[in-house]
Amino acid sequence: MHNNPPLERLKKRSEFLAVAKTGDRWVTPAFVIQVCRRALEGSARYGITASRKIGGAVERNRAKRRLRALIRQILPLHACPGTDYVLIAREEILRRTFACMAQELEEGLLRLQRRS
RNA sequence: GAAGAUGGUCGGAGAGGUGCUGCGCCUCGCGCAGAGGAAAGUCCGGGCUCUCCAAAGACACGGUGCCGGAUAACGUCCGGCGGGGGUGACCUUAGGGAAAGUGCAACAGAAAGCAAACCGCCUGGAGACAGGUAAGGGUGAAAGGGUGCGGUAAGAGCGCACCGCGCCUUUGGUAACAAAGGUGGCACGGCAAACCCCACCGGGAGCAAGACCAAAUAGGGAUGGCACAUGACCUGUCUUUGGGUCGUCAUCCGGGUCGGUCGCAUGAGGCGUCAGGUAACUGCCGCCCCAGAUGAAUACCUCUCCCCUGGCUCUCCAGGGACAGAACCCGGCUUACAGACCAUCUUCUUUA
RNA sequence: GCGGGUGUAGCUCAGUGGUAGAGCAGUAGCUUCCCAAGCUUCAGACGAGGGUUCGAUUCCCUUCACCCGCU
Repeated sequence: MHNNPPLERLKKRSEFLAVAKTGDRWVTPAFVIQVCRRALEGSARYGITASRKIGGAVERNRAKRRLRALIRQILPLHACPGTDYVLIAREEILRRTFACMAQELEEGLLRLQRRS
C-alpha cells in the first residue's frame, strides 16, 4: 500500500480540460474516471463533474455528494502522488447501491494504475 | 350516509457509526446549529449600495384604474358595491371616460351609424307610379326600447299600464351605490386588453452593487545621483544660439490583475397572553436567536417504526417515499406538489 | 445572480383582428426507352393554457422550450 499523499481539489475549468485531454479513462455504469499523471511527487488532486444531463439541481447535488462520499472512502487508499483524478457522474449514479459503486471505483483505479 | 363549498395545518418519525460547513469556548478537542412552503419563475413593491440631477414642475415613455380601509410600499391583502354563474354553501369579475376627437365592424344584409326602406302593409290610380308606414319576413355577433291593451286606411310611444332607459328630487350610506317619488316619451347603439382623454405612480443600475487590503511581472509619476558625447523629436520667424524630452541607478507615491477581507444575517424578525378593529392589520408586555456555502457545506451507511404499490395477500417478501436545494435581505403574486389531518358551512337521502 | 430576444408546414422565412401564404423538400399523375429537368395535382403548421372580442397567429395574462449578452 502507498503512503497516503495529501488530497487537493481541482477547481478551474482549464485543469479539468487538461485532464480530459491528456488523461486515461475508465467507464462504469455510474460514473467515468479520468486520470492524468502530473508529476512524480506532490499531492494528488480530484475533481467532480455532474452535468445537467443528470437532472435538476437536486439530482446534480445528490450525485456530487455520493461521489464525494466514494472518494473519501476509496481514493486515499489508491491515489498515486502527483496525479489528478476527475469523476464524471452518469445517470445510473442515483439508483446504484453504494457498495456496488465502491467496488467498481476500486477496480477502475487498480486497472488504470496497472495500465500506466 | 352521500355529494360538495371554503379556510387552515403538516409535508415522514427515531437511534447508532463515519464525515462536511459555520459559531462558541475550559483553544486542537468538545458543545451547539445547519434548506423550503414554495428556497423555483423573476411578474410587482421596498430596504441597502453606486450613479445622474439644485428643489420642484413640464414633455416623452411605461404602469395602474368601482368605493372605503390596511400597509414602509405594492399591480398585494381586507371589507363593501355593481355585472355574470350555481338549487345552495359559495365562486368569478382589467369594473374610469364613447354629447373632446380620430378610427374599426370581414361575409351576409335594403340598411352597420347623418339613419334609411328590399320583400311587405295601406290609400289614390286602369296601369306605370305617387304618397303614408315600420306591424310582419329575411341577413347578421349586433338592426333605433320589450310585452299587452287601445288607436288607425295601414301603422307608429301616437296614447295608456307594467318593465327597461335618461333626467330631477328626497331618503339611507364616509363612498361606490341602493330604494322611493316625479318626469321625459326613447333620444344618447357596440368596441377604449384600437389610438386616445382623465386621475394617480415611476430617474437609472443592481450585492457579480459597493468598500478596503494587496504578491510577482510589465508599465506610469515625483525626488536625488551618474551620463551629459553623438543623435532624434518638440518649441521660439531662417541661421547662430537657447530651453525641454528620450538613458541608467536608488528611494518614494498612486492606479491595478491573481488572491483575500468586509458588505453578510438582530430583522418593517419569530412565538405567546391581553387589548382595539367585521376583517386585513395595529398596539402594550413577556420570551427566543433560528443556515451562511463561494468549483459552492447541510451528506454516506445500517437498523426500527409509519405510509404507498406489487406478489400464495393471515404471517411474510420485494420495491418505493410528492414538488423540489438557500446565495444580500424582506412584503406579495404566479407556477409545481404524493399524501395526511382539522374547523366551519351547503344540498340531498334515511332514521327518530 | 441579472438583463434582453425568439417560437408559424419536414427546413428557411412572410403574414398589424375576419382567406394561413411563398420557396425547397414530400405524394400522385403527365412527359422520357430510363433518370434528371419541366408541367399539373394533393397532403401537411400558428409551442401550451386562460382571458378580451361577434370573431385571436395577431391584443392581454400565465406557462414551457430555446438563443444571446453582462460577470
